[in-house]
Amino acid sequence: MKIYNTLTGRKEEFVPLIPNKVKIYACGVTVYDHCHIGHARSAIVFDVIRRYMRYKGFDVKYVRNFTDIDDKIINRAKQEGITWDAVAKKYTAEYYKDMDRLGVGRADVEPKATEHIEEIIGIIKGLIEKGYAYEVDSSVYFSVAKFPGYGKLSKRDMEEMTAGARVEVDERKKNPLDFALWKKSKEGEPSWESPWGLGRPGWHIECSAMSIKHLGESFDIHGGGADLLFPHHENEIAQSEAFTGRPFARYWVHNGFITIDKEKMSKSLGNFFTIKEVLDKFDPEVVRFFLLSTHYRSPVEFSDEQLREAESSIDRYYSTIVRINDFFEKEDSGKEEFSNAGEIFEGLLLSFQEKFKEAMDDDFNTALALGHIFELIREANRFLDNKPSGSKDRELLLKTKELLRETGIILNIFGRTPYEWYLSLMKIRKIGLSEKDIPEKIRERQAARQRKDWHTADAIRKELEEKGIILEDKKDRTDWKVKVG
RNA sequence: GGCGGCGUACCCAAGUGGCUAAGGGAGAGGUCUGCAAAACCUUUAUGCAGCGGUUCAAAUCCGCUCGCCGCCUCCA
Repeated sequence: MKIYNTLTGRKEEFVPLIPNKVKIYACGVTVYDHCHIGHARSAIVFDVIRRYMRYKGFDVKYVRNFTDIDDKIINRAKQEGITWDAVAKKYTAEYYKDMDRLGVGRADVEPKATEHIEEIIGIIKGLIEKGYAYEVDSSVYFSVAKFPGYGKLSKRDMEEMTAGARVEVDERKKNPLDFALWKKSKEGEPSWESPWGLGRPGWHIECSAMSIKHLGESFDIHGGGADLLFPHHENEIAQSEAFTGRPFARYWVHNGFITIDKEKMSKSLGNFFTIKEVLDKFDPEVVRFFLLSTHYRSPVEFSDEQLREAESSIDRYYSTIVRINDFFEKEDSGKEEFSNAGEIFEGLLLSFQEKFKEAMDDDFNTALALGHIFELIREANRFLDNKPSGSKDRELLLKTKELLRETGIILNIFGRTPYEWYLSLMKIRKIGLSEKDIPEKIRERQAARQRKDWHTADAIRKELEEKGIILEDKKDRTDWKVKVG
């Protein structure tokens, strides 16, 4: 398995520190507001990485943190007129609501910064003792100049950074690039006791404390959005390696941004959509599929049009499942041998799983993996067109369904029945018909068709179509589905 | 200014040295159908921003040019 490592700038063969075990730390969110679709991307990417690692047989320990104390939370509390911890609690709950809907699983450990104050203080003390940090006026800073590898992740030269620094120069810092490990708290702000007086942790130190505590001093994969690369991850490396004297994370994995009109989606530009807004218009599976249909490191341009295309793709999957299910309703002809088409299809089926794994093994290429899935879907449809019948043919189609489900589980898509999919679409599309109205209309139309009253039959079809319901006439019955696209 | 990335059909998107450049969406034509829908078939890139170079061989490597974006400040 190959993973692109930001630290080395190339794809590398993945070798875990401990055979068969993978330890992953992904930077979570600061719980001060609703999550936008960019947060969803990061969460989904690492959810898939974790699922695939598990599928490969690794014993995975996945840690994803919550930053529950920070300036933004404090400001938000003032705005909303509630306490800072109430803000954290509220938006943690909202986060879970969003992630549950998107099919993002819980991490094995979900630590919070405020639950690791003791560990944080321990590391800061250690850094001061080792000469990597200094106290100024009850705050503690990390001395970047003392750490020789500073800049190795973001490929930055310290001198250049200092020269072009846009950072406000804090006179108390020895070097403008030094960053706060511990911040003295102002009157009325949340604070914790420390050897340097009342204060709270800086942003970067919590991730070092939590990852070291839950995964050890060295672990396999550390990830997050590409915007965390600098300074967050760079600082994490500096303080962690300075403290432990050992290499920190081995593989650094960063997901790309979501853009709108080619520009990065961000709070400050105001060009963002919250997960909730998007899920009002699209099924969660559509969002997930859409985000996985581009490689995780590439930017994704977000638009309703693209989501609609994703919806059509998923519908193609469910339509095929309906066809396969219809096939199983038919009687087994008892024929023992393959049909001609069966032999061809079997070959493709046998190679599918390998191709899927090959794609995922190559730096989690979900876009290519989805391509293989749709190739299988096309071949399955082609096979079905060739009127399969015998028990061997049945086995093939059963295997097809199994493989699609198995690969679907890894991406956490294609997990529902077609009926559930259509019901969900009905809700989202706000189609003003109940599941009972439709069969009623279908019965009416069937009666008309029987007396060859095509005019009435077509009128009913048209009436339903205008409401977004498509009727499909089959040999012995009429099925319905929701119009997509 | 420094560092990094991107530019593949009408749209989205894989592919980073070698079979006919995946897959999805959209359009056109066809098969099937009472009519449809779905599905399938055919079709839409002798070409991968442009120019030059390396090579038996390049979308893929190198150089230059053009265009777009990101990071360098909180940010997934």
